[in-house]
Amino acid sequence: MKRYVPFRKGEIVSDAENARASIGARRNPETEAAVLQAAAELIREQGYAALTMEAVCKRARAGKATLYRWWPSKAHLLLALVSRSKQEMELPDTGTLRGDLTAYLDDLLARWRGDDGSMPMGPLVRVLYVEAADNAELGAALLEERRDRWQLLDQILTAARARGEVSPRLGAERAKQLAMALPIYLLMIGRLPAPGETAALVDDILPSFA
Amino acid sequence: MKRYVPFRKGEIVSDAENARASIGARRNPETEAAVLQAAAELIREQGYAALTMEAVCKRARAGKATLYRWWPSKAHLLLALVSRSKQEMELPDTGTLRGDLTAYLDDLLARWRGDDGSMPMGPLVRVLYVEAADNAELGAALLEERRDRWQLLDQILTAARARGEVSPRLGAERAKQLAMALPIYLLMIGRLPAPGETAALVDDILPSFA
Amino acid sequence: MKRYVPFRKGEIVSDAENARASIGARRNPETEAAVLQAAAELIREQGYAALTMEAVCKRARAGKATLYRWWPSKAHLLLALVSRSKQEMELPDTGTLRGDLTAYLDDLLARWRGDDGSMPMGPLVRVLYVEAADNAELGAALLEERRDRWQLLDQILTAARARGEVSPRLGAERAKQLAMALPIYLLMIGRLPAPGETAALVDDILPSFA
Amino acid sequence: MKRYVPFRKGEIVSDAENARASIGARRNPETEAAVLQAAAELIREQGYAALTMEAVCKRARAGKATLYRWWPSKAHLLLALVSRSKQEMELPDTGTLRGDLTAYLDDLLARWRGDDGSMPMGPLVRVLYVEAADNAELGAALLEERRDRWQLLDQILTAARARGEVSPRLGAERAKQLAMALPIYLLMIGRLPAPGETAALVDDILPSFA
DNA sequence: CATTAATCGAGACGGTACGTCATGTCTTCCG
DNA sequence: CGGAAGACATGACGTACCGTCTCGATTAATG
Repeated sequence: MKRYVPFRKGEIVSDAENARASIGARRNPETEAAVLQAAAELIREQGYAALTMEAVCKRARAGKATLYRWWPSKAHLLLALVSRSKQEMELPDTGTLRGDLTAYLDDLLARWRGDDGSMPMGPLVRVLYVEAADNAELGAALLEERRDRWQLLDQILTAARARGEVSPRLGAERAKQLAMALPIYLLMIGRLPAPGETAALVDDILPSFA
Repeated sequence: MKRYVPFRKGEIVSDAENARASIGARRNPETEAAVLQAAAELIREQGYAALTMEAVCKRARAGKATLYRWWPSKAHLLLALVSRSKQEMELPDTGTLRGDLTAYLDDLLARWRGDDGSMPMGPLVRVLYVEAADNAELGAALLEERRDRWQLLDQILTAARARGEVSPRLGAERAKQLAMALPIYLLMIGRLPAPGETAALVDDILPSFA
Repeated sequence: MKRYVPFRKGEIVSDAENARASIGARRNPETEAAVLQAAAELIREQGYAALTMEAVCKRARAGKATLYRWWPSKAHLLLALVSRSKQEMELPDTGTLRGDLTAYLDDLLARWRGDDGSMPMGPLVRVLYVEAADNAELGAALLEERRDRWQLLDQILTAARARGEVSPRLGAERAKQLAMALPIYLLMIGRLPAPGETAALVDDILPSFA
Repeated sequence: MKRYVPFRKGEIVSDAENARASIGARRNPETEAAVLQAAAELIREQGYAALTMEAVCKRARAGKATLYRWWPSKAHLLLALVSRSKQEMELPDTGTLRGDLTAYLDDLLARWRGDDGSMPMGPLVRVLYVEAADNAELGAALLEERRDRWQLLDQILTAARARGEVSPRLGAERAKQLAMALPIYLLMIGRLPAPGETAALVDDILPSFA
């Protein structure tokens, strides 16, 4: 029986020895991990532009169908990456807005920079903000994903307001925006503060709450 | 067989009646205008996703080579669009930081929103920020483009500093960042203030300079 | 900005009702047939100059990637066309070189002229000869393709040599060249003999074997 | 006054020091020479596929308008190249067809091979034969160009016929074809005989005249 | 001598084909 | 059935050439 092959021979046809197989009629967690791993590595090593669904498939040794089954668009894949990195952070309670905000931003910036050796989330977040602008579905998902973190920020600000550290003039929304605007802006222009500079950053933000 | 093109003689299709021709060995400003016009219309009518180089060529009745000669990438085309919208703005001099900043941001936000009926620059600016992150050349061009506007902001802040309205604690760079962070952040999350809300915005920003 | 493609969700145009889909991870013979069909029609209807890869794609409703996967250049496509026309021809055995050569060339010339209503192969062969001169890969493919037919000619000449109809002075290669030179030359100058003239042609070639 | 330059800077804008200028209202022979020289070099160095009008312009430091003014198509350029090489050859008169044909083909093959250090005409001739098939104008010009040489061949064959060396069965046209077919064929398949092998070649051709 | 006219290099112009690449859908075969 | 593999149609990308055009300069012939 004739086996058709593309004109350019000599390429890899199948090194199927060590491919992951199905584990039956349910999702294979190994595959999920491999895909997210591959996506993370691609972004880190070659930038966001290199994050193509095809490259992810190849690197993760996954099929395209598998990818699209679980992450119907690149946006969902990005979101999954960010979600994966979300680990618990307990509510800081230093007694001052300055201390709480410093703790909060210190943690956030560390994740953006990838301080603990894990993948830096900064580039992803930057991309998500822009993608979300054109993509309502992604926007909603992004909002949902941020809910916990934002709740934390809300609690910090509410406590500070109770202590009189936040001007009554400021609405809850605007207060949150004031807290996030400068970090996000610095992320956007690629000028994230170094690990030790968070306190100085907070000192520059704090007056706007007064 | 790459370059084998049989001789075609006299079968020129060229419905050249109404095409723009060259004006010699130098740039034809009409072509430039037509291209930018086409790009602006495409974005406005069908969104940024419709801004393909090919669509621009077609709409502007321009050749691909022409496009790529003057704008080597889509990002540069965007940048040109933004640049074009930047017409002169004179230095505001209201005597207070509040007044100057309000005038400055009022103008900027109006362009981002497209208040005068022209194309809203906001979405373009948002995309440019993300592109610049991965593209050093574009980053340089973007920086260059912003120079004029930033110089204005610098002058506003310097004057304010002379009047004692800017804390000596703040460096020039950080002061600029504090002025721009919230507007940019609001642009990023799609919450640009309405035309009348600029003053309130400035009031929320101002305390951080004190 | 090369690879920045905004997410497009649900705006697939894809009038996929009547498009050929993949039949799995292997070549779809329908696609191959459609492409060769389209190429043949283009050449016949509009001439060789109209045979652009793009036109073939369009007409065959095939993707560019598909085309280039299987036929890495226009020349290879031509070659496939010629190959396809080469159906089996049994070894003529009339007992004389004259008869065998007449049968052989009659068949060959009929295909070059397209006598059976199919596409004339002559113009394609002519182009292939020239392309092969500049393109080693194509040259090899062309040689490979001709092997069957040449084997036939070899057998004819060997048999004739055994009967003493071919001078021992002539090498095998030169004998083949003498048989093919005049037909090819006539093809090149566009003076292919009419269907009934093959015998006369052979009569003019034959003496050189004596 | 603003000077527009393409976005990619740093390229050669004008090294106009040593450019050829017009010599008034008539053709500049230096330009013609430079163009033909450039074309010849391109074919020799990079093959026929590299013979683009643009490459010729660049290499010859000539303007496109100049090129198209004097050689309205690539075919005309090719033809001019061949014509340029046409030098006088006197009618050989060795008293035998064998001697005359050997002299004739020896000269022809030497030019095809470029034995005297000049540009090999073989590749050009090969291309011209194929181009002429699709291009009547070029075909006519090619015929005209070859007239002298063919006249020579005609004379050789007529003299041989008078001596009884050409079978009356052969028409004048067919006789010429028999003389040229094998050399042309060998040219087409890139198997031109070496300088000393012309006599052997003629010996293989001669019997067909008997 | 001044004007005219044709020539020159240069290269921008509108087009079109090229060959590459990513998308998201599909089908097969294996476990 | 899930998963790897990869072919499929689509279409944008950026490059290269085509043949036409306009420029500004140069220079011979003309007035």
